[in-house]
Amino acid sequence: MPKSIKRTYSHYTQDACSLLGVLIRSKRIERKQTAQDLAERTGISRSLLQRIEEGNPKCEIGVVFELARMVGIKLFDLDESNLELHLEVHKEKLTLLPKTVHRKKRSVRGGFYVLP
Amino acid sequence: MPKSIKRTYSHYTQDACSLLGVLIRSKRIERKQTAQDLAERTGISRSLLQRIEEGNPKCEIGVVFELARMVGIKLFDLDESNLELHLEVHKEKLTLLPKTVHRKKRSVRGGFYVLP
DNA sequence: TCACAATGACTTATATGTAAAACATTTTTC
DNA sequence: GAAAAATGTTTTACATATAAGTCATTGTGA
Repeated sequence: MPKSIKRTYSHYTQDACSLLGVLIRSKRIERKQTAQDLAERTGISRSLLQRIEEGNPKCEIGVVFELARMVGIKLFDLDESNLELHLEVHKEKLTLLPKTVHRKKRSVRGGFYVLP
Repeated sequence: MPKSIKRTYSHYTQDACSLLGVLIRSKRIERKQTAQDLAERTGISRSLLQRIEEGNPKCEIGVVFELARMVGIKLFDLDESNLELHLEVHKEKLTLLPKTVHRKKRSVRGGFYVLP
């Protein structure tokens, strides 16, 4: 049961969301495509597209990425096949890392271990 | 009132979400950081972190970006100040584009205008 | 091997993101 | 200028993402 959360976002995150939104809007306009039209083709409502173009961070990442793809924005600067390749490489890399991580003892202060 | 939506995501979007998830997990493990710990520091639940590391597209983009930042992943390959600069440039560019887009008449077939 | 911590895999209640609609405002085209 | 269309804005009901918890399983360090 979620307690009422007032999320705060770093400047970095806000800028990243805004950038994606602005890019989507620019691309859409360059393609002379209506908000209504892009929303329909993507399978979302016009109001959601609007929030995303405004850079609202409280939207599904999947929908945002789908929009980016619809207007021709390359995520991670990679096209489809290279993105898939990149993913496989990093999945491989992950298998070489330890499965779990154990908290190391923190620094000793005043002769006592200070728990995290 | 949202009708019950069964969203589908393109391969491209799914891969992009998975890649972000795998990158976050790799970075977290490399930093020898516990899922519990990263979640707490980011202000989210462990279960949400789990979904994100699995590449679930139905998560807030803001939270995903915040996690990326926490473990040191550069979004758009840009650090904080450059990201802000990039944003300003594209905002400027947007002001030079037309504010609204009007659907152009589609091709004429059979002597009649075919509405989109 | 053993003990324990970390993670995976659920469930549940609630906060909230979303679709839809209506209306106001702005922008473009003629 | 006028008309029409696109976008901005707000509201409402509902589908669902999330926090929190529990339990099972796995991995790690001693």
